[in-house]
Amino acid sequence: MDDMKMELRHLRYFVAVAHEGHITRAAEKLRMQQPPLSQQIQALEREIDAALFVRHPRGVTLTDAGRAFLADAEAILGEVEHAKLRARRTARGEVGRIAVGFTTSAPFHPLVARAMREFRDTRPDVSFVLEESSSADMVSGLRDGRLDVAFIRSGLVDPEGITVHALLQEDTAVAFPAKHKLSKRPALALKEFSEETFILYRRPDGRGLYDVIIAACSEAGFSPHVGQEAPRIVSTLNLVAAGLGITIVPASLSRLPLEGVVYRPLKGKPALKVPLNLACRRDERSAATLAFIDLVRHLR
Amino acid sequence: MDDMKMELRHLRYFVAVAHEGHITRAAEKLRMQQPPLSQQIQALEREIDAALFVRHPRGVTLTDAGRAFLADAEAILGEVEHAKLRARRTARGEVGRIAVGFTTSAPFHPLVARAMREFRDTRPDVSFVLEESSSADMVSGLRDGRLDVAFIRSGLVDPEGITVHALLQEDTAVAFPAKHKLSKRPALALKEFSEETFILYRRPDGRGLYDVIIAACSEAGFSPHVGQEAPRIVSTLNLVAAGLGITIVPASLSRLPLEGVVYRPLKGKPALKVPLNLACRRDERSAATLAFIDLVRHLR
DNA sequence: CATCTTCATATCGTCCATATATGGTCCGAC
DNA sequence: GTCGGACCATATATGGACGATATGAAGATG
Repeated sequence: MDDMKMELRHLRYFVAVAHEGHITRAAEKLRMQQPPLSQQIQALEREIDAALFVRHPRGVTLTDAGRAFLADAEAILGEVEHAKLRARRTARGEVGRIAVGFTTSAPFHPLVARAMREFRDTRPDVSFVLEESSSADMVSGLRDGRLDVAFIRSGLVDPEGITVHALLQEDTAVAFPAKHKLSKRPALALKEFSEETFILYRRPDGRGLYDVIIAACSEAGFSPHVGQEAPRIVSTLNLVAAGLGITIVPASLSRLPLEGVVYRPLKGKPALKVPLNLACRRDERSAATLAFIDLVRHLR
Repeated sequence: MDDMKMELRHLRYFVAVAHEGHITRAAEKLRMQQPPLSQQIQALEREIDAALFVRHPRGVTLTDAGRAFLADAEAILGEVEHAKLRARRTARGEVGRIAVGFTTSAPFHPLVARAMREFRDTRPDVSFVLEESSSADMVSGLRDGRLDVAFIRSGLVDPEGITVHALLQEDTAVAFPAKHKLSKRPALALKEFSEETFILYRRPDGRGLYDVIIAACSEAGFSPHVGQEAPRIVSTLNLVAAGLGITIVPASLSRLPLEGVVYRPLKGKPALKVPLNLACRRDERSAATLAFIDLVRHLR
């Protein structure tokens, strides 16, 4: 096996001598004496097993091997500095990647877009990896490292090792077919829909808006007539567009224009609001991720 | 300015610890004790000014910065080995480049082509740089390093610092217009051309075949009638094709088919031969170049 | 030929990496 | 809870290597 005695010191010395063409002068620049420099160069040549310099009575010149090695040595020294800087910047959270998970409706909220935009502005070398999936999926994603943070709609019951930061309670809107009789009204209260058919969004894992809506309706004094359930929020809206019923979505989803669907703010009592939360690992270490979490919470 | 205390040792230690996930176990693999390894890792972290590992009660894991640095560190260690090997191979003449100069007529001689082919076969990583110019140009090219070796036709008077190796004396051929009255004869003697007009090749620097031909003619008992001089051998042949006279060229140039030109061997006394020589630096150091010179001389 | 320049060799000192010994902390077992 | 084991950090000692000083050798310069 190779002894691996070579050190960066040898490369630095070699480069200095190669540039000066003089061992003595290079020694001055290196703030050392000439004999040890000679010795280190010799040691390097022994390790490489090739002469790097031709010794002249006036200075030294590179051999072919020396010229080849000089190019490599300078590149290596540059890479070392580069690596040092990159590691430092990574530690400071200036470079890296953050894997962000979303529930379907999260990306439409301005807070989310604004957070990502502002973060990218201040730390352009941090890249985002985006993923959309269910809340349960995202929790396991956080645990096994597939995700670093996740925007979720479900409650604050912190799963083991996960912290859920409450960001805000968002107003909701009613989505109903454009030709619906109530479509002229600027805002509506929940109880006005006691006779309507509800299209509800329900994830396979059962979390999401479902429970919140049912609870609010019962508080409003009626039990909603559920016509259909769909596993994706966009599916529910398509069903609404088809005239099969109405649904309730986070207000920010009003920004999603859909042919034949009209959104109207939901007002009055009981207030039906849905949370937007940010989930992350309790023991998060990544400076970039921590900075992102911090930004989102302060933007709230 | 940076203190530059980092050494390859730190990188090797770091990589070992990163792979093992244990300082103690890595120390075993490195055939050293655990405390010094801990210290060196700490020193590295101080220099980078970032934590590379998270210390757990059971081993250590990489931080983001550590992961980034690991990739770089491994690349750097690889490059170091690569540089070492490349320098060594360059010293052995297995890689590199040789700048070869030619007089116009040299590339046509089989020795030249054969030498380059055989050399490339045994040392495929040595590349050739080719250049055609005058003898004087090539001598200066050798001196200032633009060329490493040169195939020349001129004599053996070694210019200062240059060694000229005699390779061979090549037979000559007469080139004359196809419709010339002597074109049916298989071989010809010099004295048969005493009444002909000679097109002679003369370089600006005055070297080349010129003197050799004049001398041979005078030995054959006549003074040639020189109709025209041209600076390039191909020009003389074009003038021959145009019927302006005859010329004498190295026999290997017979391989250069030219419309309207017929080559015939020049035989009899006085024997008119032209040399093919190889010029190189007397103090040549490059292993690749020395090997090429050696090959050419032994191929002779 | 004397001198200067420059690189190589010799010898010595000193600092730093390593070894040994010990302490601290976390975890799991009982 | 307490104990013991595993692992990393700290403290101190030591040895070897890097570097400094002194000298030698070889070629250039005048």
